[in-house]
Amino acid sequence: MFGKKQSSPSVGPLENAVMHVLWERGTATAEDVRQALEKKRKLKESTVRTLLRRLEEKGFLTHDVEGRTFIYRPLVARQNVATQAVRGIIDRFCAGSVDALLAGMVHGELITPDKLRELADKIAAAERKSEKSEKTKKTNRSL
Amino acid sequence: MFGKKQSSPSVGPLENAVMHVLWERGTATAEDVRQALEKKRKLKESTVRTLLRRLEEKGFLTHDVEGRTFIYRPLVARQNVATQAVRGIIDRFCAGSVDALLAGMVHGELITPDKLRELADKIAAAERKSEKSEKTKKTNRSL
DNA sequence: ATGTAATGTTACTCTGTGTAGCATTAATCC
DNA sequence: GGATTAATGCTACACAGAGTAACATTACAT
Repeated sequence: MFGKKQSSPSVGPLENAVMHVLWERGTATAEDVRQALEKKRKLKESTVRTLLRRLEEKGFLTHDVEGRTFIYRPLVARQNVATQAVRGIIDRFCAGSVDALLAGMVHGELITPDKLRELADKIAAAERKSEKSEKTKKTNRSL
Repeated sequence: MFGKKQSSPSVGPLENAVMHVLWERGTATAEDVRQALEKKRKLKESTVRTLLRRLEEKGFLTHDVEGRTFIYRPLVARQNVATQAVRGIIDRFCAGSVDALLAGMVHGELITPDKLRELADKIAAAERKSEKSEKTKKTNRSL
C-alpha cells in the first residue's frame, strides 16, 4: 500500500535526444542515431547502443531485426511522453488540478487565454475528425 | 558553448513533499515539517533540515530567523514550479510548441476541448481582473 | 554554569545517466 | 574454408543527485 512506484521511468537529456532522432526519422540504426547526434555530442557507437538498449528496457522504443541489423523505432509518441510528464507535474504540484496548471501557464506567459481558446477550437475540430477513423480502426498512427 | 545547463534544479519526490508542506502552511519550522510528513515517512529531524537546506540552496524557499528558530517559507509558488516544469517539457518533447503539448493533453484525456475553452474564458476573466491591481502594485501574492 | 534546544557540518548509500571497452557472433570476400 | 569485417552482447566505471542521518557546536534560559 505504500510504494506507489509509478514514477514514469524518466528519460535523461541525452536519452531524450536519442528519442528525438527516432521521432524525427521514424526508424534508425544505432549508427544513424550516432551520426544524427554527432553535431551536438561525439559519442562512441557503444554509448549510443547503450542508450538505445536502456530506452528499450524502459519501454520507449523497440527494434526490428533487418538482416543482422537492429532497426529502432519509437514505441511512444512524443506527445504521449509529454502528456505523461505533465500528468506527473499536475499530481506533484497542482494537487491533481489541471485547471491550476493551465492557470499557472497563462500566468507564466507560456500561453495567452486567447491562444488557449483558439487552440481549444482547433483541437476540438481535429479530435472530432479523427474520431471517425478511430471508431473503425484502433490506429497506432501519430506514433 | 556546450553545457546548456539550465535544467531547472529539479526537486525530488521527497523534497517536493517538503515544499508541499510549506505551500500548505505558508511557513513552518523544521519540526513542523517533520511532523507534517510523519504520516507518510518517518524522518529524523536532521534529515528534514538537510532537505530544507538543499531546497533553500536551490532557491525554492528561504527562512527568517525568529529568535533562535528558523522559520521556513516558500520562495516560489507551486504554479511557478509547475509552469517551469512544463516549459521544460515543451522544450524537450514538443520542440517548443505549446500547441503540440496542449493537443497531446487533450488526446491523452488530461482535459477535454470543452473544458479547455471554459478554462480559457475563466482564466481570461481572472487575468483581466488582476491586471488592474497588478498595474499599481507589483504584488508577490499568489506565492 | 549547565542543560537543552536549536543550528552547523559532514558523510554514507543508492540509483540513474553518461560513457565506453572488450567479447562474441555472423556475414562476406578471396 | 579461413580471414576480415561489421554487427550485437555483456560488463564496468565515474559522477551527480536524492535520501538518510550522526555528531559537533552554539546560545538561550534559569
